Amino acid sequence: MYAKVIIDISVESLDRPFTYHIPDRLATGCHPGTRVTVPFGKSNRLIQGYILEITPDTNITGVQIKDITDIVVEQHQTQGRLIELAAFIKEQYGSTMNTALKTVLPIKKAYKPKEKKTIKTACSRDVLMDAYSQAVRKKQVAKVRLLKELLEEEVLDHSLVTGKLGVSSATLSGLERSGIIKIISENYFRNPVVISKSNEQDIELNDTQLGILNEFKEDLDNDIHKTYLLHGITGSGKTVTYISLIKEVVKRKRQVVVLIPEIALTYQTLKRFYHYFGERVSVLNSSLSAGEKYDQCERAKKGEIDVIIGPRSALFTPFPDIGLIVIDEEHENSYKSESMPRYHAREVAKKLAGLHNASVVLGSATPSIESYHKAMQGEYRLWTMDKRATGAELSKTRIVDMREELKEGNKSIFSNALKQGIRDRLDKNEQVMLFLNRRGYAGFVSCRSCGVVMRCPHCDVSLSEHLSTGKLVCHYCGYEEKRHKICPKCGSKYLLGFKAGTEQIEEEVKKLFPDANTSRLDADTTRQKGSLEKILEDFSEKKTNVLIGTQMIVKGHDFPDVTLVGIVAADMSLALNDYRAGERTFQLITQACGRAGRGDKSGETIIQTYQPDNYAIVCSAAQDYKAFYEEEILYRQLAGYPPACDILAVMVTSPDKNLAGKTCEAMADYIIKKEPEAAVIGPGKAGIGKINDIYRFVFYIKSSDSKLLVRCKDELEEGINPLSNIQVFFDFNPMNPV
DNA sequence: AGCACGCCGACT
DNA sequence: GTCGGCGTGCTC
Repeated sequence: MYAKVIIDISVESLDRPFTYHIPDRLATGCHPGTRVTVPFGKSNRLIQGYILEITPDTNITGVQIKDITDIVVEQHQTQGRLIELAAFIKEQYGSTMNTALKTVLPIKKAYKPKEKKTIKTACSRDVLMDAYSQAVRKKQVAKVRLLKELLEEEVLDHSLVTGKLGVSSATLSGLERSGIIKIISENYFRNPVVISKSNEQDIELNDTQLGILNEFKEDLDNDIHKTYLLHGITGSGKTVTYISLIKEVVKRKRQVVVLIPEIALTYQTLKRFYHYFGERVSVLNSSLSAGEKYDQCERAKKGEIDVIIGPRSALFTPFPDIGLIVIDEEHENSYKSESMPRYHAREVAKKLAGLHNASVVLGSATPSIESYHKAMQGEYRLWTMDKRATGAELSKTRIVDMREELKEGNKSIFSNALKQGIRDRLDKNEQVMLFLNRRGYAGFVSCRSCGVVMRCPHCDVSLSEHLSTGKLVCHYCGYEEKRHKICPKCGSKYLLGFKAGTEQIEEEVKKLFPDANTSRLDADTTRQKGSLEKILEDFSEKKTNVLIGTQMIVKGHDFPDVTLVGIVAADMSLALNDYRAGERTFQLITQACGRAGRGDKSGETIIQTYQPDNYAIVCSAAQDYKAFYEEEILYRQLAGYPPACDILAVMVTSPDKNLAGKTCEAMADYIIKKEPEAAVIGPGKAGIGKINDIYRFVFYIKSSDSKLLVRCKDELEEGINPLSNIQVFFDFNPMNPV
């Protein structure tokens, strides 16, 4: 028997399996996922690796196949579970085991940066000069490079020396032996922010919340673990409920993973968790260095942490015994990975919970149609919280038909009602939020005279204007060019940057209300670190009174003095060519409504739209999720979209346009022949037909049986071995149309 | 990453 | 010639 062993996932060139022979004495202990020691390289140095796969024979020729030396006994099974999870991701979402392992396992590389190595001069300047001139004379180029650098700077970074200067470790140790330099490795400690736990105090729960807690406790006592969907309107106290559930699990000596969308991972949110769990809670976010992340994993393994909070990757915290996984704002798009493997945290969480025999709690004010559907089918237990915890009233909502406004001669982007509303709030010293539900990209540039749009020469997208640098930038490949003075096509001087929508709104507000203090929150104004916090702080301290923004302003933060929320163009997100357009619109409007009147003053929301009859708008204005769901699920069933059907997107990319197209076609045909049950759509050019000079073609397979789609994926992986300059990607239930 | 191998200039 | 250092390439 032979085993395919993955050696080390930290180095690109070793990122492939190596085949080893399994000696008889180890035959019973070797399984996929088992950690083993193997001899590696010419010197047969012993290193550790994971078994990916066991095969009865091997087609490796020309090289000697070595024996596995030994099996490494795991201190816990945690690693084994994570490897099983990686196998699930590989199978479900289509990736190599290597990439799946990379996403799942804590980065081994982080062992190194824990010891920060530096190179230091260990002799007098004269000796150093001598050594330098000697090296020059002897033409020892590597030494010269290093010593020259050391003459200027006494201490150098180890990674700089080995990386940029290209000095080998042999040279370094030679110099150390002769006493010229010293290699210092010092441990530096990494402390993530820890807020001390304040005095234990009981959470006060209302009746609904208590009911939920009691049911959960009963299930725990009976060792019943299921998936619960907590549908709670904004302000109904979802976080307190989570905390009470988490406490129960922690009491039973099991660990909890709390997933939160990255943008909602604010100090405010964390403080509430620290408050109850003190230093037994830890955070994982993108601002943490690889080393810090690694430290968190070590702490988790050792049992020093009960609760981890983080984005979707927090799922892979190596806890010994997970009892509960909470996914807050479960409808959020950010739970779907946008890079390979394109897994969905919700699905992976359910799998992980299964491996640990743990419960899952999904929470949202606007659950995803998929989850709510499962709840309706009885697959999830549905919990509903439809009252605000403070007893505050929901804000009043009002739909304004912009077509009527236009008929009455109002060409402004604001309806009369919204104008009056803003005037009124400014007079009362209250605050206003204006919301534009459009992705916050900076505007493109086009020629007024001939209409040509500045496009990226390498990608199938238009270039964005960066206000700070005055350059045109491609968001996909990073291509940059100077802003043109004249149109490259017709020579006209009238090149116009289309302003990001929020900018336009701000100008309009300033024009109409010179006394307003506005601030803008979008991708453009928050590019600098800390500027987001500053803008929010100014607003919260009432230094500004009109906040204009995109998605970003509808999440989190409570501003008690905001009594008016204006949704400037509610149907903007409906125009998207995507079956989720309605769902997204509903979610955004509902969340925006939730921002108004969170204090003791009552709030109002004005929804401006050209489609006042659209059910996504009507239902969100009425704050009626159930009605929206009923309507939306009918549409999904009729049109065959998730959750009624599952969709597998197969993308074929190649620098050779023709080849990519042909291969894509061939693959689609292959499926049509092999799986007549599956519905194939396409193939055709992808939504963005070219990125970085690589052409993209796509086709979709639709089926109500998700297993069939996995089978299609397997068949494509096996049946077609693409040429070297072709790559094939799979995306299961894509979130953004590809 | 780490290690061996082969090449090349310097020195006895 | 041989010694020591440097760059390259491979690892089942």
